[in-house]
Amino acid sequence: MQKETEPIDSNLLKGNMGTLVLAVLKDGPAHGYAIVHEVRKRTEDALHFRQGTLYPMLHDLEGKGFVASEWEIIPGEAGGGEKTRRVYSLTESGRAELSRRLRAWQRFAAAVEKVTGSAQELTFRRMILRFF
Amino acid sequence: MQKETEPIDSNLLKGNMGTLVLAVLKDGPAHGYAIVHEVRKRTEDALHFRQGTLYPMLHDLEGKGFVASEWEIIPGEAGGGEKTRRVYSLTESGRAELSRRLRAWQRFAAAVEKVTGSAQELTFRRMILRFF
DNA sequence: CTATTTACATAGGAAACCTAGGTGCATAGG
DNA sequence: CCTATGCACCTAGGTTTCCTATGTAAATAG
Repeated sequence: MQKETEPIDSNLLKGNMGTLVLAVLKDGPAHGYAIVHEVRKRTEDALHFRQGTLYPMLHDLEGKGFVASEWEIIPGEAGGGEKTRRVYSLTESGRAELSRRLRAWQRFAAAVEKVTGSAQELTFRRMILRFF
Repeated sequence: MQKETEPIDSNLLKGNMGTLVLAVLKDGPAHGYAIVHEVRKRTEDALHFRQGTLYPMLHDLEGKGFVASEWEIIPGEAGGGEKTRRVYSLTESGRAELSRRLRAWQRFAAAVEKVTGSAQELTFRRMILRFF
């Protein structure tokens, strides 16, 4: 019940949400609701997408050809009503777009580090410690 | 005359511009025009602020008490007209705000790495190579 | 003497998020 | 039984934060 970390200011997310969606889909198809939970899980609740933002974003990514969707039919109990959900998967074009965006993110993060300077070394050290 | 690296998509900057301004001022007072050039210099032209964004941003940071400004008078040649420019410096409150924002940035960057996953290892390796 | 650079500023627009609301079915708890 | 919560989709309207375009004015370069 305790929230160890307060949620991250959503302004920082601007411009990156689509990239994160593509990154999640890189590891396999998923429907919108599942993407929301996957991001929360991967970031231990630090980041979470709003449905009101995510669904239009998915439609947009599909419009640009970066993802493709299919309606999956989930059969109800014997004879019962079925439910549907929309499953998205990364296209070839989306895969290329993801690479581009990851490179752009890396360049941007590096630029921030350069400007913020000495405070940055701490970040690097922290990352290295997490990896080795 | 050659541009080695194309400029970074300004959408990625969203939410971070104020932080970068505070970071530059941490290293000493500066006027608006100089801040623009300092950021371009530190990032080797990858990032640059637009004047139409920077000046309102500085006014905003001053309104919030994170920076303070003084009009500096630059004397013209003997007997000539003087010019003025507005020099900003970081306040105590601004220093604290900068720490908060740098921590927020680190948390956000870490969250992005977690979501983008394996592609991230490349990033780390690249950063490490740059440092050692 | 004209163009560029330095240095400040405002106004209006676009992009990308947010909140608030709505639909419908399934399942759990009282 | 029936109400609340969770799953799963969606739209509309608002806010933040950047952008472009434009303007002023003095100094310097060509």
